[in-house]
Amino acid sequence: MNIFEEYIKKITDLIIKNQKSLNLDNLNDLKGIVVENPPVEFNFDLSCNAGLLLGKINRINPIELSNKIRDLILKELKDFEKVEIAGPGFLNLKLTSESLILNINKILKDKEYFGKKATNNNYNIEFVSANPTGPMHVGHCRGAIYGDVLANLLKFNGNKVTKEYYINDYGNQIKNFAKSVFLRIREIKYNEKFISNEDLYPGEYIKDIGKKIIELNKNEKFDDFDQSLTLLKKQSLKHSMELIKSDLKKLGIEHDIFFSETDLVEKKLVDKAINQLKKNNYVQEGFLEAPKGESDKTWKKTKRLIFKSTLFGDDTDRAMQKNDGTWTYFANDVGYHMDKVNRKYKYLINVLGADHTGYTKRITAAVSALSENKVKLNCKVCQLVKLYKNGKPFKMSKRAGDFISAQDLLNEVNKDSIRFMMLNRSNDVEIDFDFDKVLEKSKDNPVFYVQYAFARISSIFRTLKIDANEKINLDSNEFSLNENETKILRKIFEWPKIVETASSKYEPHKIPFYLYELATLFHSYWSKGNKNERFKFIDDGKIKKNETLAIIILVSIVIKRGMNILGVSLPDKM
RNA sequence: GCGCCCUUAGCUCAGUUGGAUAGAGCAUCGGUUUUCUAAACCGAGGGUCGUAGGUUCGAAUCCUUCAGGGCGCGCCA
Repeated sequence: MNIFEEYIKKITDLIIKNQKSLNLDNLNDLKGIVVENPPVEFNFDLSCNAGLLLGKINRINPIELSNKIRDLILKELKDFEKVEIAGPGFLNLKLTSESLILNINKILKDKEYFGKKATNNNYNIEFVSANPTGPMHVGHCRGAIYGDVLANLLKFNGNKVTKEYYINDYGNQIKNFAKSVFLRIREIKYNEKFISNEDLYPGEYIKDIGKKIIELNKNEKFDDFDQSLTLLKKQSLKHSMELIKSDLKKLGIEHDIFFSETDLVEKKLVDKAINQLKKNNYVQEGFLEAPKGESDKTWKKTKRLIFKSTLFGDDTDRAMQKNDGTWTYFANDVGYHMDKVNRKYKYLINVLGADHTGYTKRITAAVSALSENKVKLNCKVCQLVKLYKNGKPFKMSKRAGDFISAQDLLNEVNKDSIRFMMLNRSNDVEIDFDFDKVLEKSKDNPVFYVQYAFARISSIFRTLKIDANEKINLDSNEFSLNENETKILRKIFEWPKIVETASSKYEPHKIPFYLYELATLFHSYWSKGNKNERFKFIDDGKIKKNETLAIIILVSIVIKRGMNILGVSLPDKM
C-alpha cells in the first residue's frame, strides 16, 4: 500500500466523475497529477497538484479550480478533516483520525511486508565479476554491495532475481596469472628470484597460492611451464576463486550462478551467437579503422568478423576476432549474453566498475541485436572508490600488487559499516573512502546512528516487556498525535514510495538516506523526554498512549526491513 | 578528437523526474545528562544550485553553448 498512489487514484477518479461541474474540457494530463508530502512547515499530511496542472491546460485560474476541487474532496471523500489551498494552487490535505488509524492499522498488519510493491518479473543481475587473477579490492566491494542490495530490493517487491558472476577464466591474463604462480613456485622450491614484468602479477597472494599448489602436488617438479600449464591454470583459478568467494561471503554476498568463460567457449556458445547475428547481417566480415586520437603503429587493417553495433547505438563497430582469428573478449561476452537472453529473463542488469564505462554501449547493443530488441540490458556503472591514507590518495592497482584488498578492509572495518558506507552515495558519484577515518571507527558513521535508534526502541520494548507484535487498539475518539509523532508518521508513509523508486530506478542509496532521516526524527523525539517529562513514552513501566506505542512499532518495522534490505545487522543493545 | 559520469553551504553529499522560502552530515560557535541508552538532542551562522542562453504560470531538475574535474576510448581482459 502506498498512501500517495491511493489518493492519486481517489482524487483523479473524483475529478473525472465531476469533469462537467469543474468545467474541464481537457483531461489529457491526468497522469501528471501527483500526491506527495508537502514541506514540513505547512503541517499537512498530503499535497496535490491537480488544480495547478488542470488549470494550466484548461486555461482556468488554478486557485479557482483548486477551490472547487477542495469542495468536492471535502464533500465526497470522507478521509480529510481539512483541505487548504496554498502557494500557486496546491491542495494541502489533512487526514482525519479515522483515516490515520486505518493507515496505521494496515501497516501494523502488513508488518515486514509494508512497502512491498507486488510485481513479478524475472531479473538477472551480473555483478562483481572480478578477474580471477587475485583477491577483490575495495572498488569491487562497491559494485558487489550495490548489486546485492539491488537484488534484495527487487526480491522484496516480489521479483525473481538471479545473481550471477562471470568468471573471466579464459585468455592471456590467465596464462600470465599461471606463469606468475609458476615463477613463485620456482622461487619457493628452488630459490629462483622472481623478476616481475608488466605482464605478471607480483602480489603476495601469488606466493600463498604457490604454496598451496606445492602442497597439493608433492611429486610435481615444476620444471617446465608449458608442461605444468594445465595443472597450474586449474588449481590457481580454483584458489583465487576461493579467495574471492570468501571475501564475498564476509561481505554477506552470495551469487546464485558462477558462469565460466572457458565453459562458454568450450560449449561453442560464441560460435552460436555469432552465427545467429550473421543471419541478420549484424555480423559481417570487414575492416576497422584504427581508433582516432592515437596513431597506433601496431594496427593491422585486416579482414575479420565485425559486429555492426552502430546499428544499436554504439559509437563504432566492434571487432569479434583478433589478428590470429580467435575471438575477442567482446565476442565471448556476446556469447555469454546470448545465453542470458535464452534463459528468458525479462530484465538484464550488469553492474560494472568505472573502468568499463566505454564498454556499456557495445554490450547493450549486442543484447538488443541478440534479442531483436526484446530484452533490454541495463548497465549500471559504479564510479570509483577513491582511497585516502595519511591525507594522500592511495592508488589501487592489481598488477602492482599494492592495492588495498577487500580483505584488508574487512580486517579493520565490520561488514555493516562497509555496506552502509558504500551505499550511502549514488552509484554515479565517486566515493572518497578515507581509510584512516574508517579505521578510527568514528562515531560519524551513519550506520551506528540508525542502529542506535533501533537499539533504543528495543530498550523500550524490554522495559514494557513486549515486542513489535504487540496488539494495539486505537480509538478514534481519543486519538491524538503530538508534533513529533505526526512528523514520524508522515515519514513512515513515505517508505513504500522510497522502496518503489529505489527499486525501479536501481538506486539503492535512497534507502540509507531515508533510514537516516527516520532515525533522526526518532532520536529527536526521544530526546524531548530528557527535557520535558511530558514527552516520556513510559510512566511507571507502562506506555502512556497507545498512539505512541503504535508509532514506535512502525519505526521499528521500517528500520528493521530497511536494514534487512541493506544487509546490515541490527543489535538490540549497543 | 570522441563517449560516459560529475559540478548545489568552508568540506562531503541529498534533492521524491517540472513545483511552494533549495535540504542533511561534517567543520565552526553556543547550549542540554537525578533518564525509556548523551554512540543522542536543541540553537546560530553559512547559497549567484559551474557559466551563458532557451522552453513556461513555475527550472537545481528539461534543451543548447561554454568552462572545470573524473573514468574510458584494442585487433587487451
